[in-house]
Amino acid sequence: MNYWLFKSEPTTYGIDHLKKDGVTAWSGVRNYQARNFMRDDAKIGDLVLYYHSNTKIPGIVGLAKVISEPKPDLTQFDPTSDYFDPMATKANLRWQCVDLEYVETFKKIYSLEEIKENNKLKNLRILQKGNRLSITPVSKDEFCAIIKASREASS
DNA sequence: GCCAACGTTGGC
DNA sequence: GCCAACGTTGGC
Repeated sequence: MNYWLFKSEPTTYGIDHLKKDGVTAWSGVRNYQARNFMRDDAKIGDLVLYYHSNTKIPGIVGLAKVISEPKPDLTQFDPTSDYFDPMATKANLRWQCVDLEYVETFKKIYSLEEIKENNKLKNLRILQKGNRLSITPVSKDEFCAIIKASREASS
């Protein structure tokens, strides 16, 4: 079982959107490294920390779960989509994604500021210089530390 | 809105 | 295959 951190902009598709939809295909990723994590490493049942970026208080706002095998990201074939990729064909896929299911919203955001202050999280990928990947693996220890800290913060 | 860091593109 | 130019990300 693996643990992940998925970034999303709350104005584009925040955790409230996921809560409302229940399940969503994590389409629109157009970075090969991030895609490879979904295509090659994500497994059904993996837990996902849901991170809001590009917002007033960036941080982890909740939890989601991987509930599908990798599958074609359909937006690559849709000429009306922002994520349309003219180079992609059904026979020669460029982009794959997985389905995410909503699990929970934290009572209180676990902010980037707090993440930085947590000594157990100093190796977290998103804290490393210049890391802009929208999907990054998280170790079990880091995952547990974040869950624990977010529980304490909200009690 | 600024800007550092990174990824991608395309000419050569 | 190099690398300059450009676009994007995302914290501040």
